[in-house]
Amino acid sequence: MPEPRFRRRKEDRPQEITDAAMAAFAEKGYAATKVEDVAKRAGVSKGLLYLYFKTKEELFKAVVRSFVVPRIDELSAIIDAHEMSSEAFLRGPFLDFVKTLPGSPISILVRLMIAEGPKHPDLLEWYWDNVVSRGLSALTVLVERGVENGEFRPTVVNELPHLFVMPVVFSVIFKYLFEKRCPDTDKMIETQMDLLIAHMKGDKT
Amino acid sequence: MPEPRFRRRKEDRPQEITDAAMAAFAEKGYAATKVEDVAKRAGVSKGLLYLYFKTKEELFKAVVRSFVVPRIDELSAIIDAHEMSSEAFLRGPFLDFVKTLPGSPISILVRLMIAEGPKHPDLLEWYWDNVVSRGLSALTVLVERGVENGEFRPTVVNELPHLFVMPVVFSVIFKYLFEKRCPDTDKMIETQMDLLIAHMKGDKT
DNA sequence: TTCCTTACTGACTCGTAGGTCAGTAATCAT
DNA sequence: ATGATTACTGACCTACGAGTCAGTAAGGAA
Repeated sequence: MPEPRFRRRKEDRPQEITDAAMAAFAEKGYAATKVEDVAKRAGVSKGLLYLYFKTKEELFKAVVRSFVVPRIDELSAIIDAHEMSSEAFLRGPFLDFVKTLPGSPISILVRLMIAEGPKHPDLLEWYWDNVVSRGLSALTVLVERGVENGEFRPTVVNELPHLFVMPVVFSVIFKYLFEKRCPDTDKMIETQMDLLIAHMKGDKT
Repeated sequence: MPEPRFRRRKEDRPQEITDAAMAAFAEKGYAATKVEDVAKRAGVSKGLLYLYFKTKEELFKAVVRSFVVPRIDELSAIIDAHEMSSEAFLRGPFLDFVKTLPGSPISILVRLMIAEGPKHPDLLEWYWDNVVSRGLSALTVLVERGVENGEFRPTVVNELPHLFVMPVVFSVIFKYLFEKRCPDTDKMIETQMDLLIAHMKGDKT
């Protein structure tokens, strides 16, 4: 009795395909990646891929969602669990989380979003609502709580939580383009945090 | 005697074509732009375009170079001309120059470099040598001169001039992706400059 | 064992876009 | 004028990759 030529595994296929697609997109970018190659990587025929994902674009969107959601959940959990002062939280768990990003698959996603985002407005919309907006709000709350505590002064940073994320985005891009000449991203992220906290506390640094 | 169907204008064609290509790339991105459309925009046949640029990739590289070089020259001129303290220069001409970037065609180029850069390593090399490296060096010199003057303390910023450019790159990306929800980029750039100078001077802010 | 459902295959179509080239006409030299 | 040069045209070629579908075989039910 011969090995069957394939197994039917309806449950696992989508995940396997999005994983393969992620790897392919990471290497070549969206446009240069052939659907057939994704299928090959996933150990599946092109036809099957099209059974689970109507178009290449749908596949791309699914990839983004499937990689972002877990990280969001992770961050939410950290935020919900903490009972610290704002400064301690920013310098501790938040900094730790953020420092992992430039080396993680998330950085690939950021690149893909920059390269392909504007061609998929509904995806951008989703990304804004579920990632960016929520992240910025969380930061704002954190800073405001710090002000109420008397830890921080009210400053322009209250309206510009972007300043906390800036170095992450910058690092991702820089590392991607100039891998070899990239400065120590951890140091950059930490320094920026020092600057911001010193500013909010009105300290000399 | 009828109008001639075309004029021979060998000198002007390359510039006209790169301008057209820039506009097209800005709208659709590199991959989605058809060479024929670029030719149409430039008022020229596809065949002629291929006479001046061997491949689509060569065209892309030419576009990048033709748009970056003038801005480099501009910045060099500003730097050479000044006779100010480091702080005055950073807060004055440098800040002014940098604030123009997020709204200029340069921002399109940054996006293109991120999206397409790694597929053209020699272009990236050129970009590093002629833009990034030179810019960072200029900033380092400026900061070091400030330290020698006694304007600034020596700090970690000496080795991380990147912190000055961070908000520009971030603004460009953010504005591109989330146009509508983008915060005031000028304010972000100015705030970052305030943070850095306060830090280097050891002031309270 | 037999039959039915459906997860899966792979050869096919077809539009598209990068690149070519034989020919045409603008310009210049004589 | 006349011919030589070459900037320029546009129809053509070809590769390639997204998406389709008729058929195949795995796995469960009876």
